[in-house]
Amino acid sequence: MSEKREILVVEDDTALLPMITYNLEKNGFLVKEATNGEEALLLIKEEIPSLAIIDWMIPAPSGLEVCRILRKKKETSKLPIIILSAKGEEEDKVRGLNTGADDYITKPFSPTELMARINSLLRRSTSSSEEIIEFKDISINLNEHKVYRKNKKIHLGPTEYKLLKHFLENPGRVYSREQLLDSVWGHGIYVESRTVDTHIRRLRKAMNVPGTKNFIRTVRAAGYSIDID
Amino acid sequence: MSEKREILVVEDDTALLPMITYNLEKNGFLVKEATNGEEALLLIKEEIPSLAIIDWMIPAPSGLEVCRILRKKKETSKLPIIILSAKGEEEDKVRGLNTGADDYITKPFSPTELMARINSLLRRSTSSSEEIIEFKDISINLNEHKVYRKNKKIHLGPTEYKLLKHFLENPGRVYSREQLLDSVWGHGIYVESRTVDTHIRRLRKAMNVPGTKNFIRTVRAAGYSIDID
DNA sequence: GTTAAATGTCACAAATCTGTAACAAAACTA
DNA sequence: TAGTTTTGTTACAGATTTGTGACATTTAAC
Repeated sequence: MSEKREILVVEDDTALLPMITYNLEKNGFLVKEATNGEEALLLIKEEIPSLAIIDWMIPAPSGLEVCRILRKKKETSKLPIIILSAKGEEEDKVRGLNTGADDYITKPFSPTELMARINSLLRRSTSSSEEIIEFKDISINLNEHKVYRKNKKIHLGPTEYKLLKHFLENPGRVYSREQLLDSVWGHGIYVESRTVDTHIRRLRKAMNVPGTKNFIRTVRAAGYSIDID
Repeated sequence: MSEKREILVVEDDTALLPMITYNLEKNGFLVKEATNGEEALLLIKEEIPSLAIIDWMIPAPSGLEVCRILRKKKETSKLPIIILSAKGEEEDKVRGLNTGADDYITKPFSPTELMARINSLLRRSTSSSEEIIEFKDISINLNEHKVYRKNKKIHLGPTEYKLLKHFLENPGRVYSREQLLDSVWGHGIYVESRTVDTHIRRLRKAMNVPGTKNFIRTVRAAGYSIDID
């Protein structure tokens, strides 16, 4: 599949963590690791993953607390979470308490089981009208507002994001600055047409991953377009 | 575009090919089959399909090479292409998309998945209305502001572009320098009428692809026109 | 309230285009 | 053919358009 899937694993057991990571990466996931709750929250603030696997017993804010915090924030309120717990620990409590976790797994568990749970959750969370635009080595996940080039994540400001999206909806088509102002900035909003240049510049810069070349063509006296050659 | 839904399948696996064909036909497509790259190119030259499904590992020119060749030709530069690959490595995928493939499917795949990808691509490719002016070996894509002669891309400055476009809108018609100044440069803009000569010269030069001859006729004491003979 | 991120403008540099003039070549005229 | 007119060709300086980095202001995040 062409879909970008990123998973955060929060686990303080230094023997278990690499194992989980290994299995996830083998299955094509991009993995971020944290060993305590604080670290986890930082990473999530930075970038919201597609799914989080959190151990119940971690230092600092516990898995449960992390869970609660995540649920409170709008951005992460729907983030699929899997809680890991040791057998005999407070299994029922985890399940019974309404922590907001979407699933929980009892240690020890098999890689197969883990993958099954993950896939199940992801299917559920992304099945609702997943929209991805791809063009050459660029891809945009419209649901998550994430942009990738050559499988590397790109951070774009809102305007650059809209610009790129607009270009990709008609690859190759040339848009004048006025047209772009109209469709990206919005009808009736007046800004200098040269502002477009600056944002084009920013978009180019942001998308400039090593090993790629400028993908926006400028058509003198006409405007800009995606380079489709 | 018409509702002619024709798909070319290039696959050397004699077990897989009939399966794909069967599924496509069941969905109302007209299927053409090829088992190697050469055959595929011949079929495409004969008749450009609405979409091509090409296996990565085929004899003669590989899937990617075929892809590249198709992208270079103007007639097929926008033909939607799906690459099939047995290796599921990320690297291959990137390479596939870089080469110009529009989508990429890893074997094994389900008929459902295949159909989903096909429909998605067809929807995309038929939605953008193309404005193209063609005359002999010259063609202008108005949306993309691109000019070709003998399938070679030509770079023109703004004035030359407008000049050419103006000529092609009435092939054969003779325009005086004054008329050209009026319609290409614009009403009320005063420049020496001999400026037209210079731009005609530049246009001729730019369009002078090897194996072609001067396509602008000068009509002494009257003006210029496209040569329609 | 402090920090950070995003936005719109501007000024200057770099790239490209344009109009002209001057001369060469070709076409026409007598 | 010589002379005249028209067009081809080239070079170049000035004009336009675009690239780029910096800055102040606004907006959002925490």
